Amino acid sequence: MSSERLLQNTHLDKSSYIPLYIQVRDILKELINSGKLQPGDQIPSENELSTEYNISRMTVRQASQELIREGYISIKRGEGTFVNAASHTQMLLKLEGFSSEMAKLGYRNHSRVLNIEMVEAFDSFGMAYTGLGKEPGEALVRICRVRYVEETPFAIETSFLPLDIGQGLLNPRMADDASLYNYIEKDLHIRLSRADHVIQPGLADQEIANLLEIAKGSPVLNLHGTTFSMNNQPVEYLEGIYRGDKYELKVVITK
Amino acid sequence: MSSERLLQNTHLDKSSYIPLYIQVRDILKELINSGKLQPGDQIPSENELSTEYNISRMTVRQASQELIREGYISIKRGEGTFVNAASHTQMLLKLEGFSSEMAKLGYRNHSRVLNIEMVEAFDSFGMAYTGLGKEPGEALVRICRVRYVEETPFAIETSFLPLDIGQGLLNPRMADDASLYNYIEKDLHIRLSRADHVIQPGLADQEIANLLEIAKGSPVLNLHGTTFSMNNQPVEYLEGIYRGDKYELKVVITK
DNA sequence: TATGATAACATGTCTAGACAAGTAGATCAA
DNA sequence: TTGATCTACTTGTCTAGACATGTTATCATA
Repeated sequence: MSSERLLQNTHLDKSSYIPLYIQVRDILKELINSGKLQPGDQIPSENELSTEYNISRMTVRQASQELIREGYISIKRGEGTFVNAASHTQMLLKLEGFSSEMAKLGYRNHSRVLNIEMVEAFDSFGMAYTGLGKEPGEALVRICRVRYVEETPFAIETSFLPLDIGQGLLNPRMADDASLYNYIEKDLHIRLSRADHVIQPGLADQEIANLLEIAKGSPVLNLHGTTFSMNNQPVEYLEGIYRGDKYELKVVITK
Repeated sequence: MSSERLLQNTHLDKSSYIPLYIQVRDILKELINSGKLQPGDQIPSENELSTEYNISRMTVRQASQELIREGYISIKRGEGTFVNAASHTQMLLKLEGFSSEMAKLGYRNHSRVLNIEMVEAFDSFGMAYTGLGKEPGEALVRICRVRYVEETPFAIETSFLPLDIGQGLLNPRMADDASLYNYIEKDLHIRLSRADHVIQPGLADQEIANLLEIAKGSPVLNLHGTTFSMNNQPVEYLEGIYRGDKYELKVVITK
């Protein structure tokens, strides 16, 4: 049982408000991210984990299902559960957000806020009003940012927020390197749950090309869609333009 | 309990080899696809379903989790489970495949096989060899198809198959409108499970532009990646080029 | 008329089992 | 040596509950 060594220094807090299956998921995720579990490695079996942590096997399975959805592991019935090969691919769409994602990969990244303002123009930003379920006449907060990795611009992101969520960012003005998702989750205590995004290929016009430091007419990915909170309230409408040469989109689909 | 009317004529076969949660999932999916459950409608609660079908609530929840993953429903804790708004968006990536997806939307679609042949050229198709886990020297079957919807070309798809899977398509030559996924699942009895795809924006060159009937330099989506069977064997390496003006990619992400 | 408690009902998490079925390795027989 | 069988171990499905917690509507109270 090499799992004993592997799992030492890990433990569950049964009195925590954090569900047990989330704790197990995060322990396994940490073992993978830290390299203690390498791609191809078999992770401890469901029985081993349920015995080790003194929890039900169904709870362990709940953790596994999460990790499958996130692409960390795959299961071979009758054989075991194995760590997937890490992907070099950037996931545009992780709800964890840009900063933590890039940091995990070891890249220094930062942002520049081009513009942050209150807007009240249904005609110009109809998609955002619709996406957030707001009526014409209501005010939104609009944030334009350029994302950099190691001094190279990667993306232009425009976020539209309902006034009650975004007004705290107007004064004082949101810092260049602040994380929007961190602000929403940590400061406002709104837990994010679901993002409903659409992606299309497109071409860079002159303004976009300048900001992203690419040639006019270069391929880009256009993304737009709404992010929802845990209780299904729309929290953000995002429009993103991503450099086609730097970004790719990885999707794992399970039937 | 309007659910009684809704669920009449539905039943589970407890002696079937098809798991109960799959049967429940498919009943609900059918109710949604047939329009008996409209977007925004509340579906019967977990307790109602478990009572109605005389199964455990956990089994009902397993069905719900599937439908959430597939984007059909969303759950509001304490409130209920609701049908999502249908998306007009084409999902590039559904494992069900192109034909059934388009048929569901009511479009007539067909394909044209440009080319189907055995290849043995690691140098030209290195990505495919790697994706399928094959060694140089092994033969693959390569299928080039153009996809049409209502006479408009939408996509060019090149599938690479291991010889044992693809050889049945060489002679007789695969029919223009045959479904590859149907062939693999129904004829070869290989159940597909997971697809690992990468998408990037690109530009159409002259050859692509001609086939897709668009201007050279128009934006396209390039996709490549491997599809795996239920027991994690690579089954297909797919390279697709999709018209940017017709296709968009919809992704629902759940944290 | 407001407000606050409460009840009914929804989903979220978790248990401690059960049996089924797929896989791999050991063992035994031809 | 080869092949079949057995066994131990894995994941898949399912049960019949339990208590926690979020939502809504109702109803009693100030």
